Amino acid sequence: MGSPYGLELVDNCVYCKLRTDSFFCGLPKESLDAFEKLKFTAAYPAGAVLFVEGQAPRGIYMLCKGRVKLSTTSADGKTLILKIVQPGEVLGLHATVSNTPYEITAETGQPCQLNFIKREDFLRFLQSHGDACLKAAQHLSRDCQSAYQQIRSLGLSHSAPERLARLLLEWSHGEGADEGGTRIKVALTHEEIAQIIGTSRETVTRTLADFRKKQIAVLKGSTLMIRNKPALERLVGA
Amino acid sequence: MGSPYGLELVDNCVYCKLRTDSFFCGLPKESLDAFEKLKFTAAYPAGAVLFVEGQAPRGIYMLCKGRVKLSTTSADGKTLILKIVQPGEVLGLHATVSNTPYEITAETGQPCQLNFIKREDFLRFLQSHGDACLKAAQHLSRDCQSAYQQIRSLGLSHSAPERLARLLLEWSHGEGADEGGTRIKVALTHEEIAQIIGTSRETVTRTLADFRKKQIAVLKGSTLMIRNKPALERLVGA
DNA sequence: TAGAAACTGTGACCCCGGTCACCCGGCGCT
DNA sequence: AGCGCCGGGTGACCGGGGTCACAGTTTCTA
Repeated sequence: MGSPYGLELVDNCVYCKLRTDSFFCGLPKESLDAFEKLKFTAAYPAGAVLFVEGQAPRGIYMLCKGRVKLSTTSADGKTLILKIVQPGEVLGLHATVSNTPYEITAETGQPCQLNFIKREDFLRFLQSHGDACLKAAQHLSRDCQSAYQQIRSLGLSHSAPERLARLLLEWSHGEGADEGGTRIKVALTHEEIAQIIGTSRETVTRTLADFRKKQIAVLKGSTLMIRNKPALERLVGA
Repeated sequence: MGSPYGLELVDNCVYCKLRTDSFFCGLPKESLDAFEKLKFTAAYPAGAVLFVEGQAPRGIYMLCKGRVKLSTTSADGKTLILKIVQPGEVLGLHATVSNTPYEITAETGQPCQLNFIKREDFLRFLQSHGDACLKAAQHLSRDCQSAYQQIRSLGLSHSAPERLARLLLEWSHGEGADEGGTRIKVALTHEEIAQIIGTSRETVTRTLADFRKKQIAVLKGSTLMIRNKPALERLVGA
């Protein structure tokens, strides 16, 4: 196989180190072996589209390496980003489980490795492995939660600075701070940030400039530096 | 038991007519009998609060009769309604499955009958009944879908008339039309409609007045009359 | 390494809709 | 009857932020 798109492939789920903290975490070896037999591993370049909203579900994708962008687009071309998916998560689960069209679009943001499992295979797998089915339910409930989060953010925090502040805080979650603040890597353009919080690119630029002026946070290149977390928390009204 | 709060109680799930088209639809009798043993049936008056966001999950509620309002509230008192739940649906599933706090608040909108199942009992039930677990996953995936719907509506349709139009269309789904339009019962105040589409009460009033003037739709009392569906569809840009 | 393409930064304009203020009509109370 | 309360209807105001336009900068690509 080599290293397509500059990726080192992981080729066995049983020994994958993600196993400890992700979807199949804690599954008995037996279930994992069954899973292993069904999967198709593939590598994708940056910018590849895995599925598009409206398509009939083909199956699930499990992300091993890279980042995937989940988004939805309106008839007039506006795009909203729902989530940036991290390795260990599963894509297309709801559509596959309920056999309804994918309602979101998944696009790789960088070279990625994914395992694909066909719909029928996956459903059969869930039916015969109760423990995996429970995991799937848990995964779905986490998806629901993050969706509800976003609904709160879009529906209740009407001002753009507030929503941006909320996003920055979310990113800073679980990151260590040194003197001078929290340093975070974000590989997103202003445009994409705008699409996450439902505003325009210009507003993101302006608001970030404002945050910089007020010494709250500085985004330079792909490094975000949070200098005054309490100020952010005050902005979101918590 | 009699008829508390003016309700005729349904007391056996096996013979409940909801069975054909809701959560436990198609479950084998055996699973249903097991379910039957775990449930606690209770009746609630209008305005009762079943659970509040932030509480640790106690278990799931399955709605037999009545309507339940799911909402979330921000620190500064603004409320957003996520969903009006119909009989046959299950409440509190994600919190219970993933053992995280309820992230929404559930309040009865009218006298209701619900079956409650304790968290541990329910989880054990799912573990031993793979078919029910799959149903639960399907239910969760439907919740996700409706959440994504709402995200689209809040994040992509920036104008209030557009969001209102989308809501009316959603309500008219699957309702029969006679000459003169589709007639729908809605037991919501303008205030509540505003909280669903994330706008202010005044804007709802004004927009409805506008729809009336343009012969698009008329809301009088609790009866909504949709006169010009294509116009609504044009408004949402479909 | 030039040129293109994508991204960032900023000013000007202006419209949507949030907010406040007030009135009206219906309904339950005492 | 009189009163309070809730829901609906409407005018006036004004500020946030969407949109357009363009300049400057960084990053791909040939």
